[in-house]
Amino acid sequence: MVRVRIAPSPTGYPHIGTIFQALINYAIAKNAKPQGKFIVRIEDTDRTRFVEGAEEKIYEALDWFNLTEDESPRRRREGDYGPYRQSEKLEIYQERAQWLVDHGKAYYCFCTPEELDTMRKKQQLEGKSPMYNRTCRDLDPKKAAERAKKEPHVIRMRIIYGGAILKIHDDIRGDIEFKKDLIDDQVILKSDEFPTYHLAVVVDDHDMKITHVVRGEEWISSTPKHVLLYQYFGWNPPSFGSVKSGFVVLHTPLLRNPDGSKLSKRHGHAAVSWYKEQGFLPEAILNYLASLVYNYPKGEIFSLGDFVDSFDRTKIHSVGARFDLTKLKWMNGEHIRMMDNKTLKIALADFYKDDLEIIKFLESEESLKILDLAKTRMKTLKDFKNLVIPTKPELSNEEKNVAKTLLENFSKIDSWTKEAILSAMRETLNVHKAKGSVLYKIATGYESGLPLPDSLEILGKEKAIERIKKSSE
RNA sequence: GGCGCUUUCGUCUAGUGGUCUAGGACGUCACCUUCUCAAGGUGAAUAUCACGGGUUCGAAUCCCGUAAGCGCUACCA
Repeated sequence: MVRVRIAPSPTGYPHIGTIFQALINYAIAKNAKPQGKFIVRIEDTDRTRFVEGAEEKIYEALDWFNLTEDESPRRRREGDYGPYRQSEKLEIYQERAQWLVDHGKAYYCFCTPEELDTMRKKQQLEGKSPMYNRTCRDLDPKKAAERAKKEPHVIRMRIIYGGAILKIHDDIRGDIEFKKDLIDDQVILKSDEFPTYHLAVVVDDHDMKITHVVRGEEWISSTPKHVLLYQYFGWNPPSFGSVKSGFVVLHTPLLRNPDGSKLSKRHGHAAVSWYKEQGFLPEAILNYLASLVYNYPKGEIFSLGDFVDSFDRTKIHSVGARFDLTKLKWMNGEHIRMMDNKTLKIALADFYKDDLEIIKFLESEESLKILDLAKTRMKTLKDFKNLVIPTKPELSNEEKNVAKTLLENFSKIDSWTKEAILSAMRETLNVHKAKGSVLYKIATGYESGLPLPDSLEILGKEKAIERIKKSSE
């Protein structure tokens, strides 16, 4: 059975890149026959960057996008492969690291951060690749073990030569070759006895029976270390079911800023919460993210279900796409138009839950009819407010005269229908040789908006006249 | 600097040797519709397929170089 995972770190707010990874992994799991498992593992091994509450925020984000996981710290079941929080299985990592030391695949290192720092600076000055200079690699094992009992130390993996080239197979990039003598003796257990990513990812993927390693492109360079660790432990690496190829991974492209750099905080669009605040729909965001990584054959607009059904992991793009908010907005508008009014109403009520004016409006009977008019004019939920809540305009004397005429014509109407309202509007415009936008300014405070005949009919004659009187004072 | 990945309209892409004088989507512009603004419809402009060499009767597509962008180069993930 297919088992895939995302492994976010609780180091801050949920990142849109995490959702991007979740979407791809989710699609791989759910597209498989039989359906696979989508797992969330919490990588909280960096205590200096740990943020209280960040883990819950990750779940909230996944739920908002409807990318609900099958296994995770919060939904453990009997027979699962936990713990799913790395801080809860420290002893296991320590044992495994010790095993590597005992079998000569890893060693204690007593070099201090300062020593390492000066070493690296020197290497850079000499134009060499900064790599650990292996001072502690050949210490006497027994003596080193004694020292380790009382001195602060780390454990490093020993890169063992033999075959100069290490080859991995990336499912979308093909074979990638690395020269072994350029692989660093990586720290696998830190001095605080927490594992680094490299040890933890290999141990966990193995323990959790992960079948497909799918992760961001930034991990390509460290994949050889992971291959070696699998070999050292004598484990079969995840291989997409094809045993003969050895370690097979799939590195997805990175999301980019509009200038081409890795999507970052600086552009402000990295946080999931930002999209929510701006009134984007989760299904539209997923649609957009999916379109960056996969070419949906039947058009631009599709649902999560459509995507999952048609998804083909071998057709994942290899190019890191720039985030285009304009296109996302267009898609969001398309998704708003596809929603039925009741669903849209629920989404709006949630988005404006702290805005009493809008909530009151949504509770009114006429709001459903208004939604039909508003739908084609919204790109985001945020656009809704200005469409339905008028503001007081600053009218010129000329415009005040138009308002006066409009009022007179409106008050003459006996049967308040949109046809009657429209002809009163036309007459007013005729008298003053004015453009339609003036009437919108008078009635709503904005030069454009929902069709006046329709919205004023729904409003009712009394309220409509009252509103126009107010704005032309 | 070293290693790796990537490279088709402004952006996202289709394209796996002839059907490509390169198709679609967003954006832009024009027109239609029209009480405003949208939505919708129709149409237009925008790519010497990063560059330079090969291979071939024929290359966006295969090969080799170069360049640029990005990633990694931590006791962060």
